[in-house]
Amino acid sequence: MTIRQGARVELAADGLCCSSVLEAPLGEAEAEGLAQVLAALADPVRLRLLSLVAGQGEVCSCDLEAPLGRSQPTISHHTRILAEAGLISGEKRGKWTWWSAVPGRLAEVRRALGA
Amino acid sequence: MTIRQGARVELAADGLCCSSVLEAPLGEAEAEGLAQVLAALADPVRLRLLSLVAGQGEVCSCDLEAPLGRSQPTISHHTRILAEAGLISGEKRGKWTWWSAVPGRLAEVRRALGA
DNA sequence: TCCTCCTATTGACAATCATCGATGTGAGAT
DNA sequence: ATCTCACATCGATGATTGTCAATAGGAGGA
Repeated sequence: MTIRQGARVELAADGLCCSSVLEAPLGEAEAEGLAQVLAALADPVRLRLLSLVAGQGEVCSCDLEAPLGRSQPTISHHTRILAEAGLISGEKRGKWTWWSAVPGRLAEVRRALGA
Repeated sequence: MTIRQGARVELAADGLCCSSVLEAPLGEAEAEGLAQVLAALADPVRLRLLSLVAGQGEVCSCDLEAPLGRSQPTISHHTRILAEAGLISGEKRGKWTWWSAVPGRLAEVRRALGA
């Protein structure tokens, strides 16, 4: 994940487009895509990370180590996974990478989870 | 998971009660609980299993092997995980175990995932 | 230029997980 | 009692995952 200066990190986040879990039966491909996003959410550290980012608008990675109690490589690992799931996106400005929640992505997940 | 005859299988499903991911910051305990339920959902086979159960009202385990393309022990493994997450519940009648979606549980997850 | 700071990547390790074959269990049927 | 069927459990295995120390990359400042 090489981030150029000023470039938004918007990593391949598949649509989660049409059907939901309650519109049975869920297809294999749709299940695969939804499972991937849910796997990104299925970690307590990433849930709290997303919560922090969503609550503060913009957060740099260095401000996440202390509240989450994890090392810098681990934080980088988790931001990467959340970004790949389309849940957050990062912008590199100067030495810092600023992370923010992708608007509507969580709503997309909720919608895929049912009516 | 020993299921007695006629007894509903309702395995310890914590409340997911109050706060949501968007009400930052999410506490450690709440993140842990939510992550556990999301982990149960973060598998394509389990998503399709839940979809089948929700769509048909009541399904016995034997009717899941073919559409999901997994062995009987694997199906049993997945039903157990979904039941422990409070997403489905099983009732043993005769030789069969009938699974059905727990009403409102998925809505609880959606609510915990944001407004 | 060199130095410092922030972040991404690599490599390794322990833990967890999805899967299946083999076996155990318990209920109905003969 | 014995047989059969549906399901749970056990044991093993290959794959994935969360974590951190060490290292690399890249930007700003002196």
